[in-house]
Amino acid sequence: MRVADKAPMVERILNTADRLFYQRGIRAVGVDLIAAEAGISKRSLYDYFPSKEALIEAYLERYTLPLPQIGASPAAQILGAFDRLERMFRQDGFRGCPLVNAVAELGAGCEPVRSIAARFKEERRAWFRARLTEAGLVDPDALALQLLLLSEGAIASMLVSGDAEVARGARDAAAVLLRSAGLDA
Amino acid sequence: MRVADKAPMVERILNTADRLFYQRGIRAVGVDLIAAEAGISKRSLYDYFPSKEALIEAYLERYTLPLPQIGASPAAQILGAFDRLERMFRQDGFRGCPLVNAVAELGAGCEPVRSIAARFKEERRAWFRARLTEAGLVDPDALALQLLLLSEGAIASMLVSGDAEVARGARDAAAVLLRSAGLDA
DNA sequence: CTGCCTCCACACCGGTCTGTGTAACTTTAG
DNA sequence: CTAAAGTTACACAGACCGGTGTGGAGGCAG
Repeated sequence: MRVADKAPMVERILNTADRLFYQRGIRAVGVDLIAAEAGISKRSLYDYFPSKEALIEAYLERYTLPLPQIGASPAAQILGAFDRLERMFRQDGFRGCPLVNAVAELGAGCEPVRSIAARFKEERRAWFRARLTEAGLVDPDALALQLLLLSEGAIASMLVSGDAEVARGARDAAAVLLRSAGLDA
Repeated sequence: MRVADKAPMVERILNTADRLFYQRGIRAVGVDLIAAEAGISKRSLYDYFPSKEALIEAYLERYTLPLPQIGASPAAQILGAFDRLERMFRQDGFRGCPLVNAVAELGAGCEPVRSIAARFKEERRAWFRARLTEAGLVDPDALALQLLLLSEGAIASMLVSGDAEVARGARDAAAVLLRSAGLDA
């Protein structure tokens, strides 16, 4: 197999790992199972990833992709992000944020994972900040953090309670904070 | 050993399990290690807890204790809860909420754990609601949820970023929401 | 001292884990 | 066709898992 053919196989392995890791937890899923579900032998899987840890990190890295941009007012984009959250909540198999879950599960002593998750959350916060700057806010830092806290809180609450309505609560709170900062949707 | 002497030993086991489970993750800690660190044999540990799962549930159950009441205005009590959060964040070894972490780690198919965590969060939300009712709010439900989301978000963000300042951000957001509902500290 | 009861150290069970070694099979290239 | 390369199934190593069984050490009552 040529190198050019490796990428799709890597993708297939990562799709399988994603599904299993996210649904059952990272430590609960063995390499044998991932290989079997991906339709390759364990021996071949270790040709693509040198260790389970490398596979875990690749699985988490995939989530650090930028959010889509919708052509609307900044405040509407922000509230739209909470609507998107609610749609995610209502999808079957939602089980919280994979990155937060990984940090929670792997615990102390797994610094690479924490670092990937921190980078991801910083990106999300920067997205809020960029929207607020677009809207003309001169000091968007504090508000961007607060919006991030609302979405993180909604994700954690949804994971525990299973009630997708929490997204609506987060959206309403975000609207109050935005209005209090002088922004209207 | 008489039955009356059992309680302290159970407490010691739970203290040990708490430290290890919370710091390293539940699946990462074996029963052997808990017994050794608690200073008893594994055989004796199984006299106090019939299985590891029972130990896990007892470990989580301990967190469902009521919050302390401080004699201050309701709004001040609520903001004080966020100050308390910040003090928790600054303690060594803070690793997020044990109940959320357990749900994140054990994943689907571990309903008892999810149920304990949901009960805990509902208690927290009820605490906020009670303070808001004290303050004269006629419909405290939505705001109580939003305050809970802020604290949950702060906990998750602290776990990932390690920056205790997020508690301040949550507190500030809570103050804005309270003021917007007509309450002042 | 004797009998009893509790607890411990230790070994063990079957199972699972990550990771590797190997030999047979299939595919591809020349 | 032949040779090389890639992939497979399979077994294995070494470690750990949850849980149990056992023999013996220690305290205590009579």
